[in-house]
This record gives sequence, structure tokens and C-alpha cells, in this order.
Amino acid sequence: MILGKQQRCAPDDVGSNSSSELCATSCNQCIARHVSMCSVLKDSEVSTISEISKCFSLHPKQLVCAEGDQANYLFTIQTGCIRLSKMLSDGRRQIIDFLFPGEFFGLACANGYTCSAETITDVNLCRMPRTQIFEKFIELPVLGQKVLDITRTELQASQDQMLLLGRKSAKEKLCSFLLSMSDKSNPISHVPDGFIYLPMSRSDIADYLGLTIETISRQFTILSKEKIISLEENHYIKIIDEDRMRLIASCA
Amino acid sequence: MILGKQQRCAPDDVGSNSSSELCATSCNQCIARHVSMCSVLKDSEVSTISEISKCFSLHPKQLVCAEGDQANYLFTIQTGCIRLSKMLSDGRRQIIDFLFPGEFFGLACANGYTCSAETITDVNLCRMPRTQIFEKFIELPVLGQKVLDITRTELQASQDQMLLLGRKSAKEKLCSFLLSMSDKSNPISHVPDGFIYLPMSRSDIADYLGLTIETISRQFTILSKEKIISLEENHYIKIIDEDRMRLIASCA
DNA sequence: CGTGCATTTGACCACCTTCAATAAAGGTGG
DNA sequence: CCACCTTTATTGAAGGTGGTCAAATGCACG
Repeated sequence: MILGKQQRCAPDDVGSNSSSELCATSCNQCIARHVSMCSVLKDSEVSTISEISKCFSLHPKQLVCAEGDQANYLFTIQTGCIRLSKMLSDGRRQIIDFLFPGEFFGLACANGYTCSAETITDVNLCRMPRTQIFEKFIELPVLGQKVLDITRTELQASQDQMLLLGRKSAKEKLCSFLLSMSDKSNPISHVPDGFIYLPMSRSDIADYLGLTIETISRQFTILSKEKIISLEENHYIKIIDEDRMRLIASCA
Repeated sequence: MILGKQQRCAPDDVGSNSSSELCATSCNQCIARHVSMCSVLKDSEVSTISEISKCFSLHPKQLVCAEGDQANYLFTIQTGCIRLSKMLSDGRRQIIDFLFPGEFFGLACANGYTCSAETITDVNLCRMPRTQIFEKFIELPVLGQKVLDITRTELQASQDQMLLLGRKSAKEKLCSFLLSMSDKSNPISHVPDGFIYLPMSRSDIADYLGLTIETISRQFTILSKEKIISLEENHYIKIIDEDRMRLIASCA
């Protein structure tokens, strides 16, 4: 709809363009097997998921689905990072979440997707038809339970984010963000201890925190001058004083 | 914890103080029977819920549960309005949601409640032990399904709220809020057509929209001067130009 | 090595906040 | 029922945080 000109890469037209690549991976070999909702399933049960799922390989900055598109699929991330976002008619954007391996999107929809999903890095994605996965919830109650659990946790995270967006200062926002990224992305990507890997651009961070890129940049500089972080090579920062960062993040 | 001095009214000490009143209502007579998660249950199934639930009557401004308290119960609202909120250590508050009859809270918790819940009006509340209601999800799969559905919808709403908090102006925020309250509260409370009933204070609205009470008040005055709304008796406003309000809310 | 995009930095400005005073509404006791 | 007090809401003036606009710098990639 809004992003009409940007081509979707994973849905129905998959394989029909060169931008996405079908890869034949069975669920048993799936890298996200033990961090995704499938972690509650036995090997025998996972194989029934295999039957309804397809895997794709995507490049950075590709659109997986657009806000408003008919929501036919649920997607699980195997590798890489994806951003979920919503837009206002005049182009203002709010990034709802950054997703990492094991996380899924496309569940919380009415008819259409409520968010656009775009790749930030190279991404391997697993795609399941929503109607069929809903049937699996009944067939495999543990799966339904697990999805409810994950959704509850997501709801908690989104409540924390509301607190951040509504009540924290720019500096507090950035510190909170860095700490949450450290928790979220580090166990998966292999980042040296004390470092944070930030695959997304300043502009993405800004739209996630309800700020502008200039403010993000300035706050990075300030944190750097205060020796709380140090800006290493692009997309990596080093935490120098984590205690002080936590203090600022929880807003002392 | 934070609100240590404010007495909880519904949990374990229920009946032991004069601030909450136990009322013996069976689920079959429950006013929220057909708007709550129980709406998917047959009468015979609802009676098994009766066995694990208790009902209470609360006055305005009473604390039901505090952020951080051990989360033993799930609460469903039968009548009245409740606010869910989170606080920062220095007292800044974010209201996460206003809840109306049929809605529940206390699901999205780890060990402790992630939000405080306080009554805004007189409230009738139904209380169920979380462990037991989780068992019901397995026993009555439709109930688990329904709760997942509701939680998905809540997640969508919280994503809309993130867009509002992160990217909308004060005026846009207030218009969006008024329209959502009109949708949410009017079907339940009996409000004349074209009117909105706002049980909450300006301060509550401010903390919901990430603004101050002064800004809320000023924006009300502006909308009033622009003949988009008219401020009637306290807690009621009249919508004069709904089209223009929708235009502002969706940010043309 | 040059082109194009992302990021940083600076100067100025606006929206919203803060502080303060006033007005209105609500609750209590005589 | 009204006076009194408390709480809540409105309005005004001044200030600050973050936004806007513009330019410079850095970095990736052909």
C-alpha cells in the first residue's frame, strides 16, 4: 500500500524474482530450532511443521511484507535482523521492534499486517501459512501455549517501550536501547564481551526511540565524551561504564 | 513496592479491610459474561470458572495490584474503569491502558505484575488464580485460543500506541485518544450519541499520552475554540466535527 | 580515486514543559 | 444548605529539550 513501489520478497511471488532465494532447509537442521517457538516441539512434531513451511534467503533492505497487505503468512527469523515499522500518511515512521533469530512476526494482525517488515542484514526466513499454523496450535497444544507465552512477553516489552517513548529523555532512551540490544543481539551474533553490535542505521534507531537522527548522533557523542561508551568501527560500540549506563537507563 | 503505603484491595487480604467488598455473583449472572474471554464458553463450562473465581466491589482510586507484586491473580473487569500504569524511580508515570468491562489484566507478567492497576470509578472485579486459569486453557482449548486472540489484539493496540507516543504531536495525540475512547467506552457506558465519557482525570490522560496536564488542558481549549469539540459538564465532551477530528488523529 | 550515502556537527527555532497564579469542582462538617 | 478546604483544571509567562535546516565530514563501493 504505502510502500507500493518496493517489491515484496517473500510472499506469493517468491522465486519469481531474483531478490529472494528459496533454500531447502529441513526444520531439524534449522539454526533457530532451539530458540524459536519450535523449541517446545519434539523432532517428530517439528517434521509436521516442515511440511507447511518454506525457507528464504534475503538481502539487506528488502521488504518482506507491507503494513496493510493481506496477512497470509507467519514468519520466523533464522538468521539476521529485521525491523518492524508503522507509518503515518505523511511519512513519519515508528519502528516497533527489531527482530533477531528465533523471533517471529505476522501473528498480531487482523486481516492485514499491522506493520511492515524489512530486512536490515542478510536474513534467512521461515514462512508458514497463518491458517495452517493456527491449526497446528490445536493439534499441538504446547505450541499454542508457547506462542501465547511469547506473545505475553512481547506485550510486556511493548509496555516497557511505551514507558520509554512517553516518559524518558533522549539520553535515557538511548541508554535503555543499548542495554536491550546488548541483551537481545549478543547471545546470537558472536560479539566480543563488552561490545554491542548494532546492525541498524542511526535513522532506524531514531525512529525506534521517537527521536531524530541528529539527536541520536549527538547523544552518542555525549555518551562517548562522558566515557560511558566508545564508538568503535561502524555498527559496533564498546561499553566502558555499564553501571553508569544502567543508572541512566533506569532513570536515576 | 513503590506504592507501598497504598493498600491493595483485592488480593489476599480481601474482606479483611473495609475498602473492598466481596460480592457473591455467579458467572451466569455476570454483566461481562458476553464481552469477556468467557464469551466463548458454554454455560456449563462457565460454571467451572465460577468455582475458581471471586468477585469484588471497589471504590474509585483504590490499588488493585502494584507493579512488582507477586502475580497470583488474573482480573477481569465487570463494571467500571481501571488504569494500568508503570512508574520510573523518580515518579514519572506512564499509563499503559485504560480498561473497561470485559477486559482483563494480570496475564502479561513474569513473576511480578508489570503494571500497577488502580480503579478510576467504582469497579466490580472478578479475580481468578493465575495457575488455575492457565490449567483451564488446557482443559478448555477455546478459552486458551480466545485469550491468545485477545492478547494479539492488545499487542496491536500497543503498537498503535507506540506510533502515537513516538511520532504524533500533542494535538494529534489528543484527537486519537478521544476517538479511541469513544470506540472503547461508549458501547458499554450509556452515553448519548456524539458524546464521549471520560472517567479519568486530565493527569491520567497526560500520563497516557506522554504529555503534561497543562498541555492536555491547552489542547482541549484549542479543539474547543476550533469548534471540533465542546466541553460539556465534567467528564463529558461533545464531538462537533468528527471528520476533522479523524483527519487530525490520523495526521493528514 | 571519485561518487553517493550515512553520520556528525553547528546555528537557530518551536513545541512542549516548567513554574506560578487563578479558577472551578468536589467533599466535609457545621 | 452553605462555608470552608482540598483537589483538579485552566491560563499565562518563561525556559529547555529536542527538532529543523544546512553544511561538513567520514565511509563504503565501484
